[in-house]
Amino acid sequence: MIDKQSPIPIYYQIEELIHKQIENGQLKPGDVLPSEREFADRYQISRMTVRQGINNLVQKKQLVREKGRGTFVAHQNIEQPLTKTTSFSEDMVNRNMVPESKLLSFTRIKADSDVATLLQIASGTEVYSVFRVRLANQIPIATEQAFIPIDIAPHLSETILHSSLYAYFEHKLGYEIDHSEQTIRSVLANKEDAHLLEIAEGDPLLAIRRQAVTSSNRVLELVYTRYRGDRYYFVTRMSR
Amino acid sequence: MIDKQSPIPIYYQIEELIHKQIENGQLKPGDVLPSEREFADRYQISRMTVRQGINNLVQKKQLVREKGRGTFVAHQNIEQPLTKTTSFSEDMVNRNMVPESKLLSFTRIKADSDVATLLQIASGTEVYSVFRVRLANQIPIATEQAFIPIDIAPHLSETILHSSLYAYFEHKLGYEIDHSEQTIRSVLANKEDAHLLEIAEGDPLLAIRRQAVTSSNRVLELVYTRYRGDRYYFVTRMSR
DNA sequence: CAGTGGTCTAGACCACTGG
DNA sequence: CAGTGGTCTAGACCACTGG
Repeated sequence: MIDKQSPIPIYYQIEELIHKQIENGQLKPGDVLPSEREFADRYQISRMTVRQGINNLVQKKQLVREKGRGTFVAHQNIEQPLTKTTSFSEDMVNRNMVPESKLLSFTRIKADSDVATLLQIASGTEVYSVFRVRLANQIPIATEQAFIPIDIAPHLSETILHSSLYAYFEHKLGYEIDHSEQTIRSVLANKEDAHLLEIAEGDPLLAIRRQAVTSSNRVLELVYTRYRGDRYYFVTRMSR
Repeated sequence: MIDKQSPIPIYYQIEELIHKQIENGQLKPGDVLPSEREFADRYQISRMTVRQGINNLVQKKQLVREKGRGTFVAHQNIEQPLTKTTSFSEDMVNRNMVPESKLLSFTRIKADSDVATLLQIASGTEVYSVFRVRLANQIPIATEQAFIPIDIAPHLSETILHSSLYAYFEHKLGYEIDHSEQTIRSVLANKEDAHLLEIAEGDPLLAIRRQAVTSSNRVLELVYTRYRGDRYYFVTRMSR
């Protein structure tokens, strides 16, 4: 169960061991874990090593410590979805607009170091590159540059891109999108933006970088979207 | 500097010590920290104790470890996604920056219809109007126009504005901020923006409108913030 | 009271970075 | 090579919880 000779750190083995027991239901929310001393005893390792593994799970809010009582499996975070991750199409439909999409290029390229870092893959790995103009009510509203690791979706095609990519990820490939992280900036339209979005150079754009992340922490896609400042705004709700 | 007799844990004292040096600029982003062994030596404590303090700061993304090289002060841009409503000050502290504020005007005005609608009060009702420039590490980063209904905070003063308004709402007045709603746009700097933020007219700004809402659905304040596009971006995480 | 997590020590060996 | 963080040990004393 615990392999002291393994190059995998012992604290990490402990972490995985507990994590798996939570995942498969052997440990349920509210259950007490064996004490740190018992872990140490059972696996013949130091208590500090046990603590290191447990600490990481506490950090991830999977476990909760209670002084003098013990360590417990955390109850599910009832953090209600305040804002949800939506695809461009879903977003536009929400706004009562008709979404459309013009595919400008669909190729395979080697990820540069920025893209690789954000996709959490090795630099130089091949990825799909998808470049589109997005329209709402027939007006160009955004340019969109997406990068998708090839091993995520080996059979990605133009046909699939014309329907919903998120639906394809979720229903055909069985990925569970857990959340997305987005960085939102204000930038000025360059010549290409101006041309594609039918605006003037120097007009304001909302530049959003988004990573879609699965529950197992894989990044499914990285998308850079540049929205016309006069046609799009981003709305979000955050808890206190 | 480190008091071993104190009931405050030593690791926490180390944590605070480093944190303060980052805050007051003795340690700048990119700087190397003394090695763990040197900390241990200097304060006559165990290296594991030093590590515990440093670990916490790494967790908070204030420090970055590099194997074989050392421990460094994190660069400002390694900020964490905002899933929670934070004040400007809280936000800047999260980004390892020192927040400041310059009050430009503090008056009572009659709410126009836009402001009244967003504050959910009758048009013409008196509200506080607070206009400030917000700075981070002494660089102007945003202008902020806030409106607060007078009956929400009848005794609002300049003194209160200099400390945390959210803390005042929550701890002195007993309001419970439940969430905030924000609209994020991209706009161009006008003459006033350019002057106050020390940038050029036509530079990109991130314009954020925020309403802070209590659990009983009252709007505590309405804030329009215009952030320099080159100095600020908004990070958020959304569930699927 | 026995048991728990919280803190702390004084070592050790490892892989890694840089000169 | 000397120096760094990463991992690990085998103890110790503390305050706290519950019976």
